[in-house]
Amino acid sequence: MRRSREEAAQTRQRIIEAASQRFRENGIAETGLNDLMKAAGLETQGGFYKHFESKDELIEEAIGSGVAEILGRLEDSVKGTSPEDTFAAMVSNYLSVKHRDHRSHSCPFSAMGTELGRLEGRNAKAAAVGLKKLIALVAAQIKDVSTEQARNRATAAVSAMVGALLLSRIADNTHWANTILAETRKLILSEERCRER
Amino acid sequence: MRRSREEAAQTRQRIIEAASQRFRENGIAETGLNDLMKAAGLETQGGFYKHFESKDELIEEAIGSGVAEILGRLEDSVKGTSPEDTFAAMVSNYLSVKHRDHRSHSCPFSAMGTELGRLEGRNAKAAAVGLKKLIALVAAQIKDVSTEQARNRATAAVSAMVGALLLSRIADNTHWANTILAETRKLILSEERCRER
DNA sequence: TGTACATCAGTGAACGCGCGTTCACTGATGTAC
DNA sequence: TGTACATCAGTGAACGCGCGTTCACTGATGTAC
Repeated sequence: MRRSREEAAQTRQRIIEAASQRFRENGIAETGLNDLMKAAGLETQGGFYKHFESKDELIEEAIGSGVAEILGRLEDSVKGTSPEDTFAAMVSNYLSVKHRDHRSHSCPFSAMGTELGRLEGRNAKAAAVGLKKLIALVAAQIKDVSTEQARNRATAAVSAMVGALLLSRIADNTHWANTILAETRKLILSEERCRER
Repeated sequence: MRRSREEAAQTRQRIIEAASQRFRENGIAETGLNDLMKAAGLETQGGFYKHFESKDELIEEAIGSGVAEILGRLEDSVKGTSPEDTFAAMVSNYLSVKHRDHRSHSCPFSAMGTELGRLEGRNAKAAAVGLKKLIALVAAQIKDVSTEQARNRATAAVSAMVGALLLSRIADNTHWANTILAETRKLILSEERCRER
């Protein structure tokens, strides 16, 4: 039963979104295509190859989708914030309990970063491009310094943010997990304040 | 052909070390028991269950082994350093190109942290206990502040260190990858200097 | 606008493969006397 | 110290299972006239 072009495009998008979420929730290697197709509303996994050449190609799309999602959320988080506060607002939004606890919609680097570091070819490229975009977005919030300085500080800030979210998910009690977020937030923001003097 | 108690204990240790390295290199899910047994010098995988109840039990041991390895290396890195410089020495050692490029012997949180955050039961506990030890070791290098302050600053420092190593492995050119390490080092160390004032 | 045919999204079953796990067996090690 | 027997580390083959991938088929959609 052939579907319309529009329906087919929607199916493809549903598969990518299901993959993007489940890869972050359970890991790339641990997520099977059968599960994904069911999550996308299809009966069987046979149709997968009408949309993608291989699981590898899906990984590329899923990384792009996950990065776009977190970039969009971070951009939204600073809307209505006065220009001098957007950096702090973005860092705080990233290092929030809500972000940590919703892994399937969280920053792909925090949710599957160690897997991303092992990818090769086009998938490695997709991860690197995504990381560049995340750093650029954070850099854009750092005012009154050169573009290069902003990029360098954003690089360190993103490292700390990704690490904190990752470790906060390993900590085995809520208080400790929240302390990791709070202390990393302090490190990033107090350093900015310090440099301002 | 039964082996002596001593030989059996050595075999068990070889399996743990092989697992500890390969889990960090290729991921836990991607590493098969057959590969591990071959790496430990055994012909077939059948003997595995003479040493471990399941792969799950091996994971617990491998985490402990990997954490012990990085703790030992970090301790060594500050030997012969004057007390006021051990924190900077330890951070610099962690954020080195050598550490990043030797994934199979690197900090388990940087090499398989996103998988560790998904573990349950005793394995989740092992990861959390390991993280606590790493933070405590770094905290011990921060002088002239209260124990609690040292722990809090070490918490943020370790977040940044783990995140930087992880992202440095995703960056797709050497210069950028090295910048991630250098800028994160700056963030951690300049903040300490800033607070000292 | 209507008809005839080609296309192809999704179904359902099957493929080979490697996974974690089990088990009968071997023969050197460990134990009891 | 020497002998008889129990133990068990490692072998090798097999188990069921789910993986990614393939393929013949169906029938609505898209295209050509």
